[in-house]
Amino acid sequence: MPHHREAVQFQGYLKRRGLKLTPERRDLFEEIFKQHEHFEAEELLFRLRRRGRKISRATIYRGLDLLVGSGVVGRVRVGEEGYRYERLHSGEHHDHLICIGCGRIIEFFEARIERLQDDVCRRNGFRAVNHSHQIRGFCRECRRTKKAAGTIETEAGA
Amino acid sequence: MPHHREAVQFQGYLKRRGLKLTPERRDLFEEIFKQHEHFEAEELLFRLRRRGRKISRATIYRGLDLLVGSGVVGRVRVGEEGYRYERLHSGEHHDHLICIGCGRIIEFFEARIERLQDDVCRRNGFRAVNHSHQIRGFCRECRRTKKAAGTIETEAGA
DNA sequence: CTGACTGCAAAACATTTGCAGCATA
DNA sequence: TATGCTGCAAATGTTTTGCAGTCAG
Repeated sequence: MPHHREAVQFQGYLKRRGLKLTPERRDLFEEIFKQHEHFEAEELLFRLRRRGRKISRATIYRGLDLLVGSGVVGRVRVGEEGYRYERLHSGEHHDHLICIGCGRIIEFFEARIERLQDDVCRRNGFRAVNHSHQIRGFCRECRRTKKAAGTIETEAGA
Repeated sequence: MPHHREAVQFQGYLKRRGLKLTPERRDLFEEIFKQHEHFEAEELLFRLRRRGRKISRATIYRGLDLLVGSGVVGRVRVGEEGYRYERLHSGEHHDHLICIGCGRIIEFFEARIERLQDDVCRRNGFRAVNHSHQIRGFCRECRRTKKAAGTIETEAGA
């Protein structure tokens, strides 16, 4: 059984609060940790159904809440609508480059930025709990393909 | 008439595309630039109605799109749901510290972070269009008030 | 056994859209 | 006068919830 660490973390989370590890939750966990780094709720429903697992949309959402609560999955607001979820490899943290051309998500980690964030918080008497740092633009691929890519979000864009 | 610069920018935007400056759009602009740095769509509806302006929800949303398009207002995804809007003081850019205790939003700008972001993009062959950088946690006030503040989003939180 | 879980369908939200009449440039 | 605009109400899309039956521990 791969992803042992995350499985244990999730199971512990459930057990500690008297919640149950049902087949549906197992399937959900498995599907997520099978390979997918980033995904959406609807996508999971689709994948699971295609694999012949029967599970309802409501159960997906309820299960995702637990996975997020347990810390093995993260919920990110990316772009314009809905949520996007991602596997969290215990303790690790990263931020995102999001391609508005093709939707690709590139992860990055820059320790110096993290350090400067701490400075900012300290200067403002702020105690950080978490942060999200997203840079939106065009990835290498999309820059090559669609040449005029840079001209889309103009007129005094942020 | 205050906020001349932004008003001109917005009017120019409308004129350039053959759109009209209606009383509703005037009211909307005025309400936003009256004082409010950060606000939500529903809030504007409420404020305008209270001031006796008649305007529909649909018109608020349509108007906000234009204000965002013209660059005088920014749309941010903050926290968990819906959008939040903010006035943009021409050309200026900033990021946010968001208090999860009281909802307060503190703006910050750290040139060194901006520079490091550019590095990250360069290393990834990415052309940035915009970015959002939010740090969530507890502001000075809330840290003083609710002592155990740090213990809320635990269990391997990001 | 019992409290938690599931699917379903309905509800809830925030935002968008079609349409018919209205008003700005 | 001709486009664009407005309000309304209905539509949308995503996430949540009530409920009655089911199941894990």
